[in-house]
Amino acid sequence: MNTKQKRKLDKIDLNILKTLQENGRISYVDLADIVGLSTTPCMERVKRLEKDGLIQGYYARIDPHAMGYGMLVFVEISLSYQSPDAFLKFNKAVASLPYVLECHLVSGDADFLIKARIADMSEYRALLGEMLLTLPGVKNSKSYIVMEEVKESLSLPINPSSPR
Amino acid sequence: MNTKQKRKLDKIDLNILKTLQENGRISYVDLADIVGLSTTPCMERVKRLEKDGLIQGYYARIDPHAMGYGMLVFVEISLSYQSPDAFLKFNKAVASLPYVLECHLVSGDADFLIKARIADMSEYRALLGEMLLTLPGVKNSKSYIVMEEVKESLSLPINPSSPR
DNA sequence: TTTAAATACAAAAAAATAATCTGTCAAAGA
DNA sequence: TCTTTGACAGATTATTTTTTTGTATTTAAA
Repeated sequence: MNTKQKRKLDKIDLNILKTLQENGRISYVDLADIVGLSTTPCMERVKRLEKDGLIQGYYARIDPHAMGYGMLVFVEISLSYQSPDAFLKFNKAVASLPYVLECHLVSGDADFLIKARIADMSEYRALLGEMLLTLPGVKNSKSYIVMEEVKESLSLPINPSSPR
Repeated sequence: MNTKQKRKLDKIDLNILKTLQENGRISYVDLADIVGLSTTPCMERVKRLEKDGLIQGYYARIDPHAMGYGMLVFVEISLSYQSPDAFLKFNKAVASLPYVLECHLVSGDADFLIKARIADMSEYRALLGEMLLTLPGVKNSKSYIVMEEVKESLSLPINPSSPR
């Protein structure tokens, strides 16, 4: 059981989260200014938010196209037999594929939804082939090839003035 | 036409991108140490990578569940008539919905794939209802409710020793 | 109620880092 | 060869981070 006493987040905490979510490299001085604290308590709050797992990390977003990943694709995978073992194996195998940015177990007839960035069609074929050949129990797959990325954000709506 | 001279990325640049992608708040001192430069040229490279758009921003990842977003859902939307106007309107409307983290125009019969984080079933119904009622030309939708997030990463595979 | 302990904060000081400046070296082109 | 350019390291200054100290407020115990 988790007996860790989790403090409730106040407006200042939410404001910190909201700000860092949109500018992960802001200085504590500026952050403190925004949330209306001096730097010391502001930094203490950030450290606590990190320790408590509310802040899970800081990341630079790199342009995928400039990195040679011109193709974004979502793949839906159905497993034919649904033993827990097959699921575990599938999970592990997928987690180790670097092209696979996301993998989710979704409702319905035990499907996975996968998001992958690859260079082009040939890499797409390799990815599909590898996965379909390597992973056991795959019944069929359906792909959604992205033609236009309308929106891609990581920012959750956080409203400091009305905590949920 | 874009006549901007884009320098080719060398191993050091790729190493910088790879490092910042995984630790967006690292200091220039430590970053310079990792990539084998002194701080000045290292910082100059980072600034250039930012200016050239290869680094698109820095973000803290906030725990969605702690923020009250316990539910992750993918929604597939089909538009019935495919006038450019309907597409534009749909794009704009979707982009302004804060719950919608991603929206992609995917191949097939002109579908959109949407990723949204919401609190619970009632918010899910509100989201679907709002979208289906508000947005014109929506034919039908299909939802994938995420039961388990196997993997969710933002990090592209970057290999400094073999540039693509 | 009073005291003690804990918490949150600000301000000051010390340590570390960011940003700027200067000069050197090497490569490319005239 | 000479000049220009670009990338770099080292030194310097400005700023930020981190630590320390002290105060006010709250909470719990005496």
